[in-house]
Amino acid sequence: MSNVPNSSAAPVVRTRFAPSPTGEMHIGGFRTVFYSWLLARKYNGQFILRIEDTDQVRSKERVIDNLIEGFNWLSLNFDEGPAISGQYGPYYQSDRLGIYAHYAAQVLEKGHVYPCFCSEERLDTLRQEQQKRGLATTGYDRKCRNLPEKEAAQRMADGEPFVLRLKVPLNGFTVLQDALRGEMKFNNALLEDSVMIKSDGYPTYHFASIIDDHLMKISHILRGDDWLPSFPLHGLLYTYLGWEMPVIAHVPNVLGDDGKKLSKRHGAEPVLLYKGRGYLPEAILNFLALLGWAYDEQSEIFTVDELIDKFSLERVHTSPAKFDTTRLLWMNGIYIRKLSIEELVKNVLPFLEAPEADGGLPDSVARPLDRAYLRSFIHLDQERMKTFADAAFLTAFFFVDDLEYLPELLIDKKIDAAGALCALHMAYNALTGLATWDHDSIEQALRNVAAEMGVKAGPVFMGVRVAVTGRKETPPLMETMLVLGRERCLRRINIAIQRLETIQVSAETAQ
RNA sequence: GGCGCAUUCGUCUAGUGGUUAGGACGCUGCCCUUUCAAGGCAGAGAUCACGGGUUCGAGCCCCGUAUGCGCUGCCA
Repeated sequence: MSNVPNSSAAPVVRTRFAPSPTGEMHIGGFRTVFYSWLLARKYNGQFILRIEDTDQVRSKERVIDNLIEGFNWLSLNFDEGPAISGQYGPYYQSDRLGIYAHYAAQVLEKGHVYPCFCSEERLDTLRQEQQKRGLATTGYDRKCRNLPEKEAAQRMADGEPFVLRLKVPLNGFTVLQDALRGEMKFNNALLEDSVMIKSDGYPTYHFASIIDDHLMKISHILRGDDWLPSFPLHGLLYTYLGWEMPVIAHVPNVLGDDGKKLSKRHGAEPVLLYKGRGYLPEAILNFLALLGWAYDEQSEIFTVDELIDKFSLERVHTSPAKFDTTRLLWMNGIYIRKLSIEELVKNVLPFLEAPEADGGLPDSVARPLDRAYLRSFIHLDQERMKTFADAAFLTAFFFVDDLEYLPELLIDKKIDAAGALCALHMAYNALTGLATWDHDSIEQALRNVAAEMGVKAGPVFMGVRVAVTGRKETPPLMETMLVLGRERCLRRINIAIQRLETIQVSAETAQ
């Protein structure tokens, strides 16, 4: 970086998402990432993807496809990262080993870090003993901290395995700024000589992330507040390296229903799972944004652009929030209702065409579906859907040939079996004789039936509704019948009449 | 055990020393209405975790306590 003329201008905002490839990205951690993205976009900065694959044992293959797919679904883009390139790469930490080695040598020379030759077995038994004795302070006993320089150098040269530990101050305080909480004071006496470089030569998170954040010119770091305990370690590292610390905000974790941190092990679900469940990305984002952040007293529905405009770190909470699925459902419904018919059809189609076992329409319905037909009625279900996964159940009777339902449903509470049967008969005749099959004609015909029978229209409507759809809850009757067409309606009413008759017969014989 | 963070209706939250503690989800009732939704209206629901201070006055400031969560690895 050369001396740019506008060096006095506000520094570029660069934020990052730095996952370890040990599993899928889940919804809990994602909220924090979203805030990072918002920040970068708000200030026209950059959002960087960096893969922290420094755990050779646990890191899976270099699969970031799934991760990228999740971000794509939500329309969140990276400016730099693996497979995207960028001038601050490489973006896999395992490709940056040389860089870490360089800085490790530097801090080793300065004496901020020391080699430790203790075996994992020794550390294990040490920990066990400390626990057994109920010691106030646990952790590494600093056995190797004061090894004579010569001896340490000799053992390293001899090829004895070692790790590099941070030589933390034994007293005093480390004072740091958290963007959300302000000044934080940590007692150095309580700190540990944490491992910076493992015996396999790989850095730990503490070491690698700080070097990369600096080299990649990250300006704001947002991370879970489970990192708070190691915050002083990082502060120390920055001073040892002689670097300025970026703005760091420890954002509270998202909690599950039980109040425990959402994690891979604990109820956290991959973001993409919500796609499969029929949620809209806009709804997820809007909902997540409000989990730990609020703009004002009453605003709740924000487009992504509005969030970019209005988001600010100052209004991010320090207290954790529970992930309330019910509220998400409500918000998803709001976004579904905003969709155009074309968008609705597009979204709903894959859910309807899915196999029955996966929640799609009955397998008896031929695929692919008739798009034009779907388009003709899907608006009737738009305000009844909380997720697209509801569509199959809601629309089944528009597609299926044979309705399955309990004949008892045909008898409304406000009418008896005989009345219900009579109404269906009369409705059948009236509808057959209709000059035109339109909304008002159908309604008038059915109202006439009720009038002739001397009953209210409700029970008549309900009988026809069940006959024609097999359900008691449906979109408005006339609109539904219009979609189904006269022929199908009459056939279904006819079948309903037969079913009612068999009930009556069996009821009579039972007497 | 040690250390840290947090604490306003069941849930998400507004609130930055003086408010009848506001909104939303959910819940209940009513309206609309051919059912269900959606929408509208109304209601129940918070002694602001508890106890001390500071102050004329505290949800807001300070100190304790309790509870919850997190960290306490050659994982991140």
